Amino acid sequence: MVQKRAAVLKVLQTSEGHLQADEIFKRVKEYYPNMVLATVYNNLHALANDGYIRHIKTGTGADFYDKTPTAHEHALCTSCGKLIDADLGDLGAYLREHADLPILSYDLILHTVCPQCKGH
Amino acid sequence: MVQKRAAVLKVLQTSEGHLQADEIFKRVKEYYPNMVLATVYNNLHALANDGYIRHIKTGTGADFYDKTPTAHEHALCTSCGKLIDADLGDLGAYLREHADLPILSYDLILHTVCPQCKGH
DNA sequence: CACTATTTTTAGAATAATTCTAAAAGGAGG
DNA sequence: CCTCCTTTTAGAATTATTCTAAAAATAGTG
Repeated sequence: MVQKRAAVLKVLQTSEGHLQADEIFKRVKEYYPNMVLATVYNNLHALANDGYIRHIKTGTGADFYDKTPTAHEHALCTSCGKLIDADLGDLGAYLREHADLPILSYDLILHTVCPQCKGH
Repeated sequence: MVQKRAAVLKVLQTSEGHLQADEIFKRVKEYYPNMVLATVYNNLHALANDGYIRHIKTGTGADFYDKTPTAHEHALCTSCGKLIDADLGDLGAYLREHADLPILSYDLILHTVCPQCKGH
C-alpha cells in the first residue's frame, strides 16, 4: 500500500481547480505531518507517469497539477494567476493535421483574464 | 546609442536557429569581453518587449530566443534538445474560433524528434 | 513467519536559470 | 559643464525543483 501516494492523489481529487506542489504539500501535511516536499514531488511524478493526473508547466513560476488526466487545454489568468480549463475542441487533430513534423505531445498555455477577474 | 543591445540583437540575427541566454552571452562576449549575463537578460527582455525578437519558454531548462518575431510555432526535439520552427497554419485563428475564453496570447511547444535525429 | 528485494520516504544539500539590488558608468540635451 | 535618464556591472538572492544517501516501509517467496 502506498499511503502517501494515495493521499496526494486524494488531495488533488477533492480540491477545486489546479494546485501547485507547495499547496498540495500543505494539505497533505494535515494528514501526514511528517510529510516532506520531496515526497510530494515523487508522488506527483509517479501519478502523472501512471496517468492518474496531469502535470502542467506554465513557464511562469511553479507548475500546476490537474486531477483530470483526459485531454483538455488550460489558460492562465494574467490577473490572478489561476489556471483554468479551456475547451478548444479537438486541438490534437488540428495539430496533427497541419504540422509538418511528427508530434509526440505538446504543451499549450493560453493567457487570458478569467471571468472572475473580468468582473473587476 | 545602445551598443550592447545592438550586439545582442546582431548575434541572434546572424546565428542559425534558436539560442539560449548563455550561448548568446558567450558570443556577445567575444565583442564585449566585459559583458555580464545580467546585461544579456536585460537586453533580451528589452528586445522582446519592443518586438524585435521572441522569447520562448520551453518549460524544460533554459528559455530560447528567436530572431524571427512574426507568428510561427516551435517544436522541441526530445532527442537533441534543439528548438526548431514548426508550421501549423493559422493556429491563432483556430484557437480564437474554438476557445471559450478571450485569448490574450498563448505559448505552445510541440515535442518531436527532429529530422536529423530521426536519421539516427 | 522469516528473509530478501524493491519501493518509498526522509532530510537536507545541490542545482540552475533567472531576477534583483545598489552602485557606477555612459550618453543626451540644454 | 551640469543634470537627468538609461544602461551596465557585480554579485547576491530567489525559487522551484531535483538529487543523494541513508533509513524505513512494504511486498514477494518459500
